[in-house]
Amino acid sequence: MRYKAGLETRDRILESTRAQIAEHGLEGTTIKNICDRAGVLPGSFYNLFDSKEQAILTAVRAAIDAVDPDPEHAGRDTLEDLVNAYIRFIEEQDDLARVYIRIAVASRVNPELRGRVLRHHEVRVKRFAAALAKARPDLDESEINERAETLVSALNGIALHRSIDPEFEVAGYAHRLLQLGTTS
Amino acid sequence: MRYKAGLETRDRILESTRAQIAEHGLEGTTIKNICDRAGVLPGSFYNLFDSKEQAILTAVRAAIDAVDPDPEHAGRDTLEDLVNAYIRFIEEQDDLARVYIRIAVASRVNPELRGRVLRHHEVRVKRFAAALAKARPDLDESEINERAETLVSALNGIALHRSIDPEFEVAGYAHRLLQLGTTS
DNA sequence: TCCCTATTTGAGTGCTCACTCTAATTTGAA
DNA sequence: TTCAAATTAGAGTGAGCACTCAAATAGGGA
Repeated sequence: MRYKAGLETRDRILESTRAQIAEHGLEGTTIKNICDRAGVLPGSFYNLFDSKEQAILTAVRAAIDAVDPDPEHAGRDTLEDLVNAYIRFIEEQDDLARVYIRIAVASRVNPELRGRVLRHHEVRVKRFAAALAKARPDLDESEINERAETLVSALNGIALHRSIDPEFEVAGYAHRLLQLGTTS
Repeated sequence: MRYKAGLETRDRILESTRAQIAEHGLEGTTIKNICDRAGVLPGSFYNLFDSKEQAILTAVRAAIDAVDPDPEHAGRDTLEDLVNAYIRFIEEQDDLARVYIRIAVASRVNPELRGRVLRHHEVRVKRFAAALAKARPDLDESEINERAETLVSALNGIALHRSIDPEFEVAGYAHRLLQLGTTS
């Protein structure tokens, strides 16, 4: 993969992989579907990827990374910033958001994936907890953590429903969940 | 299917189908896996079911029905009753709860399934809204509906996370979400 | 007990799966 | 312009898929 053509083909394959996972899940994604959508033959696919698994894991990593577009900002954003960033992810990166949900659901039976998902969740809850602690310094640590954990999981429920119903008004419902942090 | 043996085999196949969907998703479930776990050969499977799809849809229906164990009670239970019933479902009917989440995720690309899921969701939100309206007669209808919608989706987020992490303390987090209805 | 039918057996069918291989083509540095 | 390496083409491999079927077995009403 040193020529422009190879890089472009790689991009098309990854875009296609994302779409297939979003539509058919990790278990229902096939090389043939990936290749057909990418306009590529199996030989090209295996010239660029070692296996189907490798392509899927690459797409998986991209989806998890996309949830938090700016990890450097940790500690500097408000709870509302974090919620708004997630709303934007869900609404504007449709396929990646669906991949994100598919990963969560499928992770249970794949130890490596499961570890990655649980680690990601933990980091995310910490990030939310830090923002909440700034807004509500009166609350004790365990209260902060429980609220953050509830909020993160609940937001994922919003994302799950939106992945079924594109009319679902993500922003409104997500902002309602903010109460969970801000009210006493 | 008129003899006892046939009924027992059918039950074993459905239990196995549930387990396979919970573990591998609708797309990753195979006849071989179903049959192996049920201790049955393909011929027996096809003596009792027309197709893999039929067995899966039967398990799907059971999972959706199990979420609301007592639909006759509509209008007579409090919001807390409803939340507690869902907590019980998630904690005590592990496989069915995972099937329930798998259905939601997979429904997007299957029109029949999608219709069923969206209808189910609508009924469920109505049920929660009715309970909330009783507890908070001061709120107007659209406020009630939005709170119910948020609560139902958020609870599904709790179920989703619990399907990955069996240690997740469903009851505590679910009760926190009750605030969404009860606080002003 | 008989005998029709439900049930089970297990090999077999055609198809699709992930993946491989060789040969043809394209690329771009020298 | 040359040429080694990158890329693509596309047929092929063995395994596993959903599903079938004819024959063997087991069940229970008469």
